[in-house]
Amino acid sequence: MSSPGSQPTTQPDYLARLNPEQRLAVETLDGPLLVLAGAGTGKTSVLTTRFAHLLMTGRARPWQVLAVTFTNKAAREMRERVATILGQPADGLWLGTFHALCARMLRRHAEIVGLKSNFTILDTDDQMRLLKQIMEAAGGIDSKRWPAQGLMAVIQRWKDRGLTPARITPAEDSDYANNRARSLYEAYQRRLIELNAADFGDLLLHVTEILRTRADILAEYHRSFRYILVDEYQDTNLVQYLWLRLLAQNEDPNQRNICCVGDDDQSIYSWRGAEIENILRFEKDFPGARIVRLESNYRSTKPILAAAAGLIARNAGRLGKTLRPGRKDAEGENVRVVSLWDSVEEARMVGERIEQAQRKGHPLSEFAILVRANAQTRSFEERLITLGLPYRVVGGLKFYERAEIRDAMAYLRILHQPADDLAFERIVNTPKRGLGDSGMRTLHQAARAENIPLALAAERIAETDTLKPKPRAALRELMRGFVRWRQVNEKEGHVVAAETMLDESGYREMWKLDRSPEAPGRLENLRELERALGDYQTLAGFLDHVALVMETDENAEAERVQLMTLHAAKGLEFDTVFLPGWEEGLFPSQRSLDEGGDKALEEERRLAYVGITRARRTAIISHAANRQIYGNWTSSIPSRFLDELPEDAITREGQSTSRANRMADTPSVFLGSQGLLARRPRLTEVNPWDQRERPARDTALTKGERVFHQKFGYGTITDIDEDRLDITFDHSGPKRVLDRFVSKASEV
DNA sequence: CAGAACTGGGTTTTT
DNA sequence: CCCAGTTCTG
Repeated sequence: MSSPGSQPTTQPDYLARLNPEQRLAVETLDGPLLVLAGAGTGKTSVLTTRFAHLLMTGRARPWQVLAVTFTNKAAREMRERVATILGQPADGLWLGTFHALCARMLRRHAEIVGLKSNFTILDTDDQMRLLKQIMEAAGGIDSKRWPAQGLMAVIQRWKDRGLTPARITPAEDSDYANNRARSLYEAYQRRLIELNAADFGDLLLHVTEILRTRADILAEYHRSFRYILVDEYQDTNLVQYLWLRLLAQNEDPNQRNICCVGDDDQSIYSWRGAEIENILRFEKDFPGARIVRLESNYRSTKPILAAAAGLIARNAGRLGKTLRPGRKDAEGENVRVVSLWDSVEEARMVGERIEQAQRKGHPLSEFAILVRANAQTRSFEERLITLGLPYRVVGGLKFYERAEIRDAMAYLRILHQPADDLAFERIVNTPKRGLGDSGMRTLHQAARAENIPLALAAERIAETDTLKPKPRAALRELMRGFVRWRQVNEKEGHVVAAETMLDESGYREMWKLDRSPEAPGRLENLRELERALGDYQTLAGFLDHVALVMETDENAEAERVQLMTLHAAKGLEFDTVFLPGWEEGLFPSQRSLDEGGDKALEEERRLAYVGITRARRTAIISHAANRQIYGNWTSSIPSRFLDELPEDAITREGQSTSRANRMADTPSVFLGSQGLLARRPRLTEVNPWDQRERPARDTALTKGERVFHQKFGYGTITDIDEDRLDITFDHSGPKRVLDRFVSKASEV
């Protein structure tokens, strides 16, 4: 960057780093623009450079740009990179996820929809509990036949489409519970307002409704936002689209500067309400729109790009885009397609290749195993454990989803917003205070009779003799506690208040007294929460962070094999990518096909495309002839996607060598590539190998014996059930493991 | 009010 | 087969 005061005579170097198509995407500033950015074509770079360019050229002041992403990660990256280009912190920007930006807007205008500015953002747990209450109160609904989960899905779909209860005509009612979905939705929304709460969908729904009905407020935002940037446009749902369009339809036609970046070939979230039509329709929605295609791929080798291109070409209704190899060293090995006997072999093959490559010096973090469904990760985990290769499963239970964290959060929420009934219900009897069903019923009745929050009703009841002495005393103690903790919050801040509250409420004590092996970890998590609390100026800021950001990056950069779903892999890249389980029924997923037909098949194909294009140098696709599903061995046929890969970009391999060695004189399952292509289920008859033998141990293990496990370390056997061992590990607590993964401690 | 036995359901999940 | 959520029992 040039020194202050001097005018750069040549182009700034942030532009010089771009190729011509990228520059076009950055420098086309006026009017609607769609940037079709294929995988690995420098999308993020274009987006952030464009942002910086708007500021550097004086087209917009920082607060006049609205930049929207789907993930917090993307938002953070953009913020950091903009700051780097500008050479100063990128503060005060309207840059964030749809949800975060909407939350910010809604806090400004909350009263219009009947909320207060300090409304609570509910997590999915709370939503479900609330909805169950509503359904129970409504009565006459068989919860077996009509689970709350189903209604939640209906409501979410409506919210995804920007439909408030008032906008749903009786004819549009879902057939859920005999056309009662609409009225239940209405009751649910009413209750949310009473609770001064909003669920995720509400953040967009409420704001969109405000923008639709309040021309004055919309005009304010029009004056404010001169440029709009949208990332991952192919993943927007209808309400997000409406929100964007409202904000982009400036009365001044020369101020309709919306730039959407996306890739129709990577649209994989239709089941969450994303509408690929939004991106396909862009030119119609925004007249005069220009389209720029980014087609130079700097990530992958030629064969990988060819395989991906051949596959995705089978989809109809694409905007059309061809990835060109952009790197100078784009030559590379063909994509491997490996056929294996069963899922155990498949895991072994993957493990062996990783081990070999690691010995040649490749870091483990450059290997990813991308699966269709989470359940598939297990066999790979087991294999990696036996090999002693460290791995990371992306997308497990998140920090803020753990019970103790949710409990602590509930305490904090009440501290901040006493009317939060859901939080109150969660902790009123945690730790146990002797308030069971009957006590809660009394509380609810009192609250309903006077139309006041539970916490307030509790305060009053605790001073009367309605309840039995024990629960009454406990409740009084708790309610007086909250009064006290609020004072601490005022005087000494939220960090001290939280600490005091967790101690005095007996919550921390509850886990200290808990003898289960998880308890110490939970206490540790509570301490971690307190630490995180200190990173925020206010309690409100912290609560918003948890509700909207919900992430922890524990050892993300560690030296480990990465295991995750194809969905979770979007936006990432690795040197070597394993794509196991390419079998009919699994991938493409049968369930998906049953529900969505041809459209769903195309989405599965896009998922495959996303998977392949994650690889920089090596992609290894595999399928197994036999797989354990819910405990039984089932035979599978190769995925149709395998037949769709262009032959000259792939190399097929038969069974793994390990099996061939062991079964040297048994006939091959697949008759070369011919057998593969014939796609016949030929494995239904009984076969002699089905009795899979267990590797025998020299001496049997006994109860009470000390053992060693590759991942969990040393421990003591507490119970034995066939090949299952219950072991209490010294460091990781009790676990159930397979006997073949442990050895006697004396043998190590 | 809390553990034990039972039942059913089991893709993907950026916020 | 493995879990979570529900119902049953002391």
